[in-house]
Amino acid sequence: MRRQIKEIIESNLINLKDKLNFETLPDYEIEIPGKKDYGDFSTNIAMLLGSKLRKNPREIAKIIVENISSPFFEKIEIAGPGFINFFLNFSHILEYLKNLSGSFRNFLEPKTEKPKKILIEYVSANPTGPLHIGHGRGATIGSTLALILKELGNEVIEEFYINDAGSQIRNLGISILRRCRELQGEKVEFEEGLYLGEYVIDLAKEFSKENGFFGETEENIEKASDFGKNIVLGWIKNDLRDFEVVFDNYISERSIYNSGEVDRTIEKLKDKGYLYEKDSAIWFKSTEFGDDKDRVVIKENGEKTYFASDIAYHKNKFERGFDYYVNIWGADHHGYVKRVLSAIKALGYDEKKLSILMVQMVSLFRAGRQVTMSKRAGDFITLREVLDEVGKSGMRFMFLTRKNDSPLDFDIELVKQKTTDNPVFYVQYMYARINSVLRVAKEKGIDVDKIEPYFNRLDLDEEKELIYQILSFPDLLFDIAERSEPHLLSYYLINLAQIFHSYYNAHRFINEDDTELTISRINLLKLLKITVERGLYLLKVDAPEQM
RNA sequence: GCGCCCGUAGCUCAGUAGGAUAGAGCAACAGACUUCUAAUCUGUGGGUCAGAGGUUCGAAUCCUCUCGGGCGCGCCA
Repeated sequence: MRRQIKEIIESNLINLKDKLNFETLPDYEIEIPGKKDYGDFSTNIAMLLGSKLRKNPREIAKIIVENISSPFFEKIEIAGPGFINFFLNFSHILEYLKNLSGSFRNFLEPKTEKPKKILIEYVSANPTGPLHIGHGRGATIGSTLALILKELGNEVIEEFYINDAGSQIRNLGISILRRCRELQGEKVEFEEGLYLGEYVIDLAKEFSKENGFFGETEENIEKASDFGKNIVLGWIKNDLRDFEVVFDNYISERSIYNSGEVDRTIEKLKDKGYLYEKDSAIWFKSTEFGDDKDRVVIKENGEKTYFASDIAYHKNKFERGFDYYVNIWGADHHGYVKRVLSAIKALGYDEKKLSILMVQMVSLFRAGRQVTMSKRAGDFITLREVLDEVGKSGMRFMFLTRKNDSPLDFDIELVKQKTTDNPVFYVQYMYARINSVLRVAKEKGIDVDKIEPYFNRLDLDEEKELIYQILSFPDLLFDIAERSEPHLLSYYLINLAQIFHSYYNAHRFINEDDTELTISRINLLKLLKITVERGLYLLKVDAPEQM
């Protein structure tokens, strides 16, 4: 809808370029005003042009308005300091809707004019333990964003980076060996850095079935590490799959080492003069690119740091030639952003092509009381446990009712609740109700699937609002893609549900003494149903026909 | 100490690429089921947008400072 209005304005504005004497249009907005008196849509273009051209905005608005003619608008007004307010011609909108209804699904699946190749990397959890609830949030945001970008016609690759090369994996191996010895009756200690979670005992039981000696030799540690990693990775993939998150690629840090890419990357940085030696370690001059301090890439003992392989990984990404890269990281990694961007710049790539989304912490609650978690002590609630208890839909929806950079309190009892407190039910209930009305209509002999697209009898405020919201759906998808804010979709659906439930309570869809009205409303419901379906599909949340 | 994020109604939060009188839900109170699902709806009350300056036609939104909270500041990953 907004795009249509923009098109109308701009196609009419071309003629005015010389008259108003401007080169390029400012970044103006089309918005839905909060107040009915200000029309159905409104734009600030005249005020922006005004300050740019140092002319009275109202004069400019006047010239613009005089030059716009379109059957979409009943009237166009100039208000306040220079707002242009558009009042839609509702009968023309109904006509528009009628023409649209045959291809309505296509309308809800708009395609971008310039498809891009996008790489989106998310979750990327260490394969040293099961996923926890915070990973679920990242997984939801990433998968929803990826799906929306894909549906807009972009070529999207979803990727999971496996940190399987460093000391954490080694510590997992050691932890398994210790637990094995413990299972044999030996008394063992666990120093800092080892994994204490109960799942390690399960891993140890499995491991000891196939192996007999648990001395911490390099060979055994590697064996146990590999064994543990593979099983844990299996858990992770399994959890993600049940969460409807499927990656195109799993890229292992170790494979980047083995291919020699880490060494080649370090060589390249060295050739460019961005490395130096200090305290017998090799440092990268990230301060030259805006970082607070320089960072080590090769340790005193000759091992490469995690950062070194991460640079190589990002080089690898850029070499694959995407137009745009998205990383979704937990907020505890924010200190890492600058150094990665520094490295990308140092390698000669355009760091603006990479955007890093920070996802804030999730605190788990049960009926208002916080559930304490400590990863070190192995005392944490896994994604699997919560998923089994509350289900995929509730979790995914809840994760998207906050913007990604605000912390989220996740209350298990709330997500299980079947009331308005729980937004997913509110939205799903709308869907169930729509289906219920359509069912009853069929029972009463209305051939819902085949009725002609007739909307003429719609004129209530609720109906107008629903129509404008439905017609705004494509705008919403572009907004989400542009701003990387998938939570806007949940808010859209909640808002839609509000309008719908209110409408539902105040009016009847099926009016046996007024066929035309009934058909008009059933037609609207059909479009609404498809819209809600589409929204829930993009969120990967179930759309139940009955509740 | 430095860096990032946050501070909006009693509570949980939207709104932040500057826009017109700041919005929802919950909680509180008062109402609506012989009618398409009351898992819903209607109404009432509730605000110094943490505070102070600044930028301008206009600031919750941008800038500076102060206060409060979270997270990070390894040759861990």
